[in-house]
Amino acid sequence: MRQFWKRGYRATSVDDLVRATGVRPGSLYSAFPGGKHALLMGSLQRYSRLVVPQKLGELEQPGASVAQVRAYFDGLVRDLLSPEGRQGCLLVNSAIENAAVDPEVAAVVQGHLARLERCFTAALRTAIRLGEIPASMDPAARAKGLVATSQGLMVVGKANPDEEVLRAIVDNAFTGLS
Amino acid sequence: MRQFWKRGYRATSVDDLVRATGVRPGSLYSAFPGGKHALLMGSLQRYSRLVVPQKLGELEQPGASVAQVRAYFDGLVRDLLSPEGRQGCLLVNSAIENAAVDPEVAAVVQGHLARLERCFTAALRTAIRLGEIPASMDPAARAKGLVATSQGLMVVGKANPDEEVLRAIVDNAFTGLS
DNA sequence: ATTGTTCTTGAACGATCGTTCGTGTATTGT
DNA sequence: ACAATACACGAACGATCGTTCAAGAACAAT
Repeated sequence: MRQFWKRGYRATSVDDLVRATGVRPGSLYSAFPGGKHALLMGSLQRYSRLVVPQKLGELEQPGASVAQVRAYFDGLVRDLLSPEGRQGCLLVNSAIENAAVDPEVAAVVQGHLARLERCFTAALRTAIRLGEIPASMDPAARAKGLVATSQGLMVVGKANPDEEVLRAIVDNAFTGLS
Repeated sequence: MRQFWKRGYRATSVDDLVRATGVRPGSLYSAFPGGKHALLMGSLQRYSRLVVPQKLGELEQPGASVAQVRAYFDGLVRDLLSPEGRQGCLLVNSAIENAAVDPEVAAVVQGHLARLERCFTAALRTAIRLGEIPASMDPAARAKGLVATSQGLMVVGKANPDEEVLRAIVDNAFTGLS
């Protein structure tokens, strides 16, 4: 997973995976009958179940509101600014590299985006219920916008990991939510 | 350029380029002394000078205002929904695939994002001057947000080219700019 | 027409790609 | 202790990777 995350699918060779895991080719192929592609799918699954929940944090819990959304975005920026942060998000990377030519990957990525949108929508709804933001706001629409912004943040961060720029993007995304 | 655009850098072999251009390996390498990598850089340059201006359209002209920004985003959505649109934007694809490990690519992508931001900022400024939007808005900040949204749109479009979703993202990005 | 120059060609290189499989080594059950 | 089973190993496969280069064709100038 870490290899695919860092280098991408085509750029990581099976030999890289052997070196990273310490598992020899024969064993790798008996454990993942689909070969390299199956290893990618397994990595995406593992990423979704281990890394994503950690990044989402409290945002995925029932009581989450605007503060938790903000915390998620702040974490995103912090990650992108760290040295190893340039690897970005495995799911976003896979979306760009493979989704257009690999329906299996596209499905997983779609699921991830849907999960993000659900979190945002729920948080905005409770924010309205708590009176933190005006009830005139459309949570579903705004959530889609936040999803796009989070993905865009990743692209911008890859090419230009500048704190000021990333913070400005996040701040802008939160205008009207306070 | 079209090959790199459609398949990405690592996924296109030199043989693919030979087949696509009709130019034999020997001639390719004498025309591009840097080999495959030089061909990518040349493609990025060609993309910036030919494809990008066409996509930006009137947005890059002096008098551009909110309407031209909107037209750009609408064009983006239209492209993403077309069958060949799933290839997305060569510069975004390269940002995700190569920018983190290839400084030359990162520089070109950075230049592109800066160009986008400049267009948006200028358009928002003239919109304020024309009274189309309130003078209280910060054009620079909002422009950065629009850049992120445009990049995010590309990622979402790759995995889930759904018209309703994409339109919602654009509409959301334009709240407050009428 | 002939020479000198430029450009094109396609075969071939070593390296690495993803994958397989026969062999050897633990592990398990009795 | 021994047989049966499952697992791990790494050498090796054909294919393809990016790249080079000697040889030939096309062109230009005299």
